[in-house]
Amino acid sequence: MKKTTPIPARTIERMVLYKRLLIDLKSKGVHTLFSHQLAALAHNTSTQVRRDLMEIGHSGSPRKGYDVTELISNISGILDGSKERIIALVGVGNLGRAILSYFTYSHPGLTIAAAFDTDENKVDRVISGCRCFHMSQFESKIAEMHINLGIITVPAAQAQFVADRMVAAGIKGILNFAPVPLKVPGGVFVDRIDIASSLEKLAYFAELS
Amino acid sequence: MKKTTPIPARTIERMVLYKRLLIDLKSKGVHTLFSHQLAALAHNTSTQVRRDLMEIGHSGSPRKGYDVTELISNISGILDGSKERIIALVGVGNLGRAILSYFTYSHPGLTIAAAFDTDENKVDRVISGCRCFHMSQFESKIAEMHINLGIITVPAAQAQFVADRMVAAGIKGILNFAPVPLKVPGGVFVDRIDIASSLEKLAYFAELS
DNA sequence: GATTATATGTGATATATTTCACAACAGGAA
DNA sequence: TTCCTGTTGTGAAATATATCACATATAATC
Repeated sequence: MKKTTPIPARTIERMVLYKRLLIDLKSKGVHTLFSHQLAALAHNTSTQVRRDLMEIGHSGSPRKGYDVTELISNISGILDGSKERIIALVGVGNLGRAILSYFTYSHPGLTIAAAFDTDENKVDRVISGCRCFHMSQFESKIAEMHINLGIITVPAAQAQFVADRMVAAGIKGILNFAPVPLKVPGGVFVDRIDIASSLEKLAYFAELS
Repeated sequence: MKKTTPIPARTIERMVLYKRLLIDLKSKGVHTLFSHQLAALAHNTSTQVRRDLMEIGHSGSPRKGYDVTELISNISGILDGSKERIIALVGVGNLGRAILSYFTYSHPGLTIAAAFDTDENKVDRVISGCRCFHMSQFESKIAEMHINLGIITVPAAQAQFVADRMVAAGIKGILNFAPVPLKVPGGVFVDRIDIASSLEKLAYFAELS
């Protein structure tokens, strides 16, 4: 029996957080916890937590709460799908390098397998722990390494071009740091992280006080 | 009298995007446009655009559409509040430096005035175009420079401590790159950018195909 | 074993956000 | 001027998301 309704994006985001918090708790020797405890850590309500767990069909015990190990395993079962997730990063500028070095030193399950750029000074070297190739090798490396996710850290003007090549190469998910919306065909999921935009939003809402 | 209901966060996010797109259009000599044209660029619907503009009380003409200059000015009036927005960044690691260099070369209205770290090798130098101070000078520099927004790019373990100091120093908005939810008193706005989390979400939704 | 106190799981409800559908309108054409 | 076309502005409906409220369950205690 599978899930009939797809799990909402908001729920998935919280699930990722729960998983991280739970792994941390487990490492501290916590074996069991209540919805209101997880809620306090995740900074939301116990009802929200229970609703979310209901979404993935996880059950706890009214008096003992939830088993941490079992819950981690259930959440992971949802988040870590069937396929291996192998990532390519395009654009080895400041931000690209920062992300590379963030992910090279241990990040279980998420591996940036290759980086790409057009700058000859960066190509064919190991930068921030990741092998960097020229864009001319993009398609062949994607296929060879079974890469299915992409990170775009190129300037805005080139982002769509890179996205198009990613899509053509069969990549199914793109994380876009360039401050432009990308046009992709259905079946490809795009998420955007826009630092300048976040700061503007911040400025707006901070203004209130 | 202006807005009775606060403008929703989602609308503000789109507004930031509209503004950027419009400024770009203006520089290309476009003087007027229809809601469906802006929608195409922003990757949403004409109704959504009109609703958003209604939110800020902007009016267009049924047959001529919206005046680009006037619209930019109206959106800016909403987004750029009354106070100057001056930003401090704490944590001059890879990500911190990437953000600093991203913002030093031209970003109108958003200035990172100072960076802070505890590493003696970074302190009292100009890094990626921004002056870096020791954390011991944090409170005095915040006051002196009238800083009201903060960016946290320290490891998770130190994020709450930094946030507490920011709040105590009077900062009203925090952009948090550390993968932990921050606890702050009401009146302080926090936004989180969690790259690992975004990748996990990406992996989940890309899995579908 | 019965009682009790405290959590869970969830239908119902409330709120937030988006989309629909269409009346009102403005400019160009005849 | 009057008609026609294509767009705006927005009430109403639909959808998505979060919260409430409570019946149900279970471990600990007596």
